[in-house]
Order: sequence, then C-alpha cells, then structure tokens
Amino acid sequence: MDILAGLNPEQIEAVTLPHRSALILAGAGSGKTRVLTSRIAHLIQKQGVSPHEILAVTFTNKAAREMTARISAMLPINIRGMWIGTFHGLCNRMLRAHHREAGLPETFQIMDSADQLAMVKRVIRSLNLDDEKYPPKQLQHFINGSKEEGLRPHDVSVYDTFTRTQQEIFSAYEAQCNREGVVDFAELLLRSFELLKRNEILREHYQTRFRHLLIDEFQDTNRLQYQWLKLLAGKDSAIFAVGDDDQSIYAFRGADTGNMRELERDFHIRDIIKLEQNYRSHGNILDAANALIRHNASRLGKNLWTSDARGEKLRFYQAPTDLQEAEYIVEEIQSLHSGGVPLNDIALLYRSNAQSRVLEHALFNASLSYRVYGGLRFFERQEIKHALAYLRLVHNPDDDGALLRVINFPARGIGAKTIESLQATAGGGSLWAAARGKGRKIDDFIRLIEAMQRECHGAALAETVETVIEMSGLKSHYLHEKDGEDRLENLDELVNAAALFESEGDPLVEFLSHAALEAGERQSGEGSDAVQLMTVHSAKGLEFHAVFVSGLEEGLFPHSNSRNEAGGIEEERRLMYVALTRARRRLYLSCAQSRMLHGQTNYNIPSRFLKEIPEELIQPIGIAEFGDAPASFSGKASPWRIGANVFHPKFGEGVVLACEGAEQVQVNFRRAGMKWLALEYANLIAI
DNA sequence: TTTCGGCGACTTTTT
DNA sequence: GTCGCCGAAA
Repeated sequence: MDILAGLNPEQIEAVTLPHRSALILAGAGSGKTRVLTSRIAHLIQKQGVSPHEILAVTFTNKAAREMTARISAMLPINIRGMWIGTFHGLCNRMLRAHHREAGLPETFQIMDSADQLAMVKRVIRSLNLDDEKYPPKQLQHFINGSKEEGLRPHDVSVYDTFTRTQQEIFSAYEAQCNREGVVDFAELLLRSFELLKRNEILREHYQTRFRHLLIDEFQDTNRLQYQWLKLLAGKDSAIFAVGDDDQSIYAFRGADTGNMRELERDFHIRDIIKLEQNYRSHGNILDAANALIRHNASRLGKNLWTSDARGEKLRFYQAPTDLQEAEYIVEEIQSLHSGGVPLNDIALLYRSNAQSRVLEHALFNASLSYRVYGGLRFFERQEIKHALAYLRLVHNPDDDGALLRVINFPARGIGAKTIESLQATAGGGSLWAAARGKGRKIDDFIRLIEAMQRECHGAALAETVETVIEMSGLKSHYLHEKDGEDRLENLDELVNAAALFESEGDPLVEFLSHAALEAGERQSGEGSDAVQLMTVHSAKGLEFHAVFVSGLEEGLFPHSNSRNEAGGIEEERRLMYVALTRARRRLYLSCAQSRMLHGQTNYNIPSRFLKEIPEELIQPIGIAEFGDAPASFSGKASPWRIGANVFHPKFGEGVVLACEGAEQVQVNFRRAGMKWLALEYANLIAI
C-alpha cells in the first residue's frame, strides 16, 4: 500500500520530513489525522523506524483509539511496542512501570474529578475551615492550576492569609492523597514530569528510546504537558506537532497556544508546514469562516481554501422567540430529511447545554429522533461509582474516599455522627485502621469487606465484580428501589465490561485505572439515525452534511462571561470558527429576539459574529415579524415592540426591552448598556 | 437516621 | 426550568 497516494504536496512534505522537529499548522478539514498517521506509517515502512521508538500522544481516548486503528489498517505489523495514548494514559503507564522511583505504592489508584472534589471537601472540613469562605470547587481549581504550573504546595507564592490558607489546604490534600495511595489527573502528569526531571537514568532511557514524538491537537497542550514533552525529547529526538491555533477553544482550562511559539524557539524549528486545503466544506462556508477568524488579532495566520464548488449561501434566520427558532429548525430538518439527508448527518449546535431543551422539545413534538451528547457517562453513574468504591476497598481498605462513599450505602445505620467520631479517632491514619471496635454496625461493615476480600482472592475479574455487587447489597437495594432497573442493567454492564477487559498486570488495579481514565461513552444508541445535538465544544473534530448553529445572540454566543476575560472574545470567535467549519454542504445560522433562560425571558441583539461574515455570503430567510400585540403598558400604543432591534445615532445598536406608552422606551444597547429614552428626542431607527 | 422541601446556581470539558 | 446540596422535621 502506498502511504503517499492521494496526499497533496503539503501533506506529502509533512509526512516525509527528514528527522528533525516540525510544526504542522493543520486547518479545519485539512486531513490532520491522516497526516499524523501517515507520518507514523512512513517512518516505520520507509525509514525503518521501529515502533518501539515512537510515542504518539493525543488528548482524548477516542482520538488515541482512532489513531491506533488507522495505523493498524495501514501497516501489517504489530504496533504494540509503540506508545500511543492520552497524556494521562501514558503518564499512568510510566508511573506504573516506575512506581518505586516515583514514590508511589505499587497499586496506586486514580481519582476522577468528582472523587477529587469530595477529597478536597473532606480536607477542608478536617482543617475546621469554613467551606463558604473556601469553596471546595475553587480550591480544586487552585490545586489543579498549581500542579499544571508545576508547583507543589511549598512552591506556591503566599502573599496574604487567604493564599496562606489555600496553600495549607493544598498541603493537607497532598498528605491525604499520599496516605490513601491515590492520585488525581494532574498528579499523573506532575509525578511523571518530576520523575523524569529527577531521575537521570530513566530520563536518558526514555530520551534515547523515543526518537519520534508525535503530538495531536498541539494547540490544546498546557504548560505542564509541554514541559513533560520537552523532558522526554532527547538530543536525537524529533517532535512532530500538529495543531491549529484557530481551533484553540480550551484556554479556559489551561491550554496555551503560546506553546506553539515556544516549540518553535526551543526546538529551532525550520519547518512550519501549513495545511490549508480543506477537503470538507463548500467555498462559501470556508469564506465565511475565514472572514470571521480574520477579526482575531493573535493568530499565526492561515487561510483555508477548497477546490470544491462555491455551494449554497449560508442561511440566516432571525426568529421572534426561541420557540419559533426551534420550530424553524425542525421544519428545515424535516425538509432536509425528506430530501434524502440522513438525520445523523445533521447537527444542531449551541453554545451552552441549557439551550438544548427547547430544541429537544421541538424535535420530540415533531417525532424526529435525536441524540443529545453531554451528560452523565457510564463510569460516572452513581451505581457504578458505588460498585467501584467497593472494589477499591477490597483492593485497598485505606482508601478513605471509597470507604466514605459506601460505608452507609446501602443504608446500614452508620450516620454522620458515627463517621465524625471515626474521623476524630483516625488522626493521621486511615479510617479503616481506626474503625475496628467502634460498635457493632461498623464491625459488621469491616467483616463484610473482609469477607469480600476472601471471596475475591484469586478470582477472575468479572467474578470479583459480580461478587462485590452481590455481597455489598447493591443488587438487592436496586432491586427493591423503584426505577432501579436501569441501575441494575448498568451493574450488569459493569460485569460485562470486566469480563471483556484485557490486562497485562493486576487486572483489578488496571480495571479501576481504566474506569477513572476513560469515563466511557456518553450515551448509547450510536448507530441509530438521529439528529445530533451537542455544544460547539463537543463538535470539534466532527463534520456533518448540514449544520445548524443556533442561539447566535450577544450574551449567549459570545457568552456574556467571556466579555471580561482577557482574550475571551477571541476564544469565542474561534469557537464560532469551529462551529462554521463543521458543515460540509449546508450551514444555517439562527438567533431569537427573546429567549427563556434560567426561568426568565431575555431580549438579546444578534451576535456580533453575524456581522463579521460578509453579507454576500448570507441569504436571510423570512426575517422575523414581531408579535401582534403592541408593547404597551398604559394603553397608548408604542411605535416600538419589545424585542425590536433599533439603532440610535449616539448609542448604536440595541434591543427594545420595555415601552412606556407612546413616550418612552427602554433599550439595551450593545455598547452603551441599558437606557430609557424619550422617543420625542431620541432618533431611533429600526434595523 | 432518613426524608423532604427550599434555596441558589447556572459556559464551555477531558483526563 | 431544573438539578443538587443543605438544613430542618419525622
């Protein structure tokens, strides 16, 4: 098989680059994944590189799986020696192999964000601090943020009593993690980084081994991830980084596009290859996306083009209300569908999850099947978390988080008081160690866990899981609970997953890590033909025949919270860019003049992003007519209706919020904010 | 100890 | 509008 067949000249250049570090700026739909996988195949097949020398890192498990699958399809060889995975997955692998050098117990476990939050809460309480003043969420953010900067508690700069306390919480949190033998997500990275940094022998081992480091979605790396990569790269290693600064939409969680410039400098990069030919969308869609993104000042600069036809114009619909917007979308979906477009090739995108409700409702009324992405994932469900907690206890009874989760679930009459006294006596040790002889109920619990340990000793993984679900009483609890059937099914599914799970070491340890690192599918029903509903964030990397971008209103998209953040609007614009470039053939943009949000009606003006798309690319559809009733409170009709878009010579654009007879209107201006205007003097023009 | 009701929050998300 | 958490009552 010819790896280079069907690639364009720039792609070929990237795939066949000589052995030195390079940065590939790959625009939306430019064949990024293909270049990455072809590069690996090329290295192995044409350059005689051993899979052993290759490390490829991605952000999501899905991307890692896809990469593995594509490479296996291209090459007839065993690629097991290759390290392909997420940053966290690879760090986990490294720490398991060198747990002693990293100062971790052999069977350390991984906490997900929810476990971490619970632990932070516990620590704050154990320090007798007020969690009103020190909100656990905020502390969690502080801890993760610090770790992502590579900082341990003693590295954190303290300039007042508040940060001093934060530091103390951080410190106590670390001590607690060490006591229990658990690590959080950021810890995986930081530990692995510190291990490489301190241990010269290991560092040199990996630096000599991995001569080829390939990174997907490089624009999404944070400081620590980049530092980790830098440590891993030896004198003889080449970094092949693929990314798109225009699609960087995760700055809010620490992603730093500055890493692209640093990479250029640190690795003396001569080759920056731009992949600008787009194989996805029609011309008008790309022109719109290009025009939009040009409004961003901080860019490396790229312009997508296509040899495809211009295609249709973008369709824009402004609805009077969010309900009517949803109805319009449903009608269009129906006509697309009857025209032969499969439902699952139609996506409905929105900025925030709260917006999906109206859309779901309209789809439901029209009996169109749909699938909403987002929400609880398999390993995050409470029944699964409970079962996993029992498994964790069987494996390591000192895991306080797991113990607290299930010591009274199903209910055993061990309440807050009992647990409090237990925590008081535990001191520096684990709750488990302090539990013996603390009353009959607790002794029963201890005996239960010990019985499980005996029962599971030497058993196969699936058997262990089944035993634990049975003996813990979870099964009978959900059996007796109304609406417990789904939960029972999920528990069965967990046994299934355990039966299918393949491991190389201790199956239980690996299964528990797997559960934390890979939270599982968001929802079942993958194959069915259904309209796809999701946030723009989760649409990244996907493409559809037709895309609806809804709720294009100031305050929603761009979101009002982004206004005050540095670079906030630019990130929102990149998000919009991602939304536009998801469409292959047809793109709908829509907004509503009034919208129910958080239980009250809001009036917004259309998003600024709509203005940033050249008018000639947009075909307006049935510009909304306003409601029938004049917006008047005093009986005298106002010439303006609530929700009308107006222009004022001094204040600019705005939207009418309220009217006072024929004399006064209240307008929310895009720039000037809220104003009451006397119509006699204010020169309002309809727009 | 459990259960129920009220009150507040509420952008985006992967590991 | 709805979820989740916390505090008060059964």
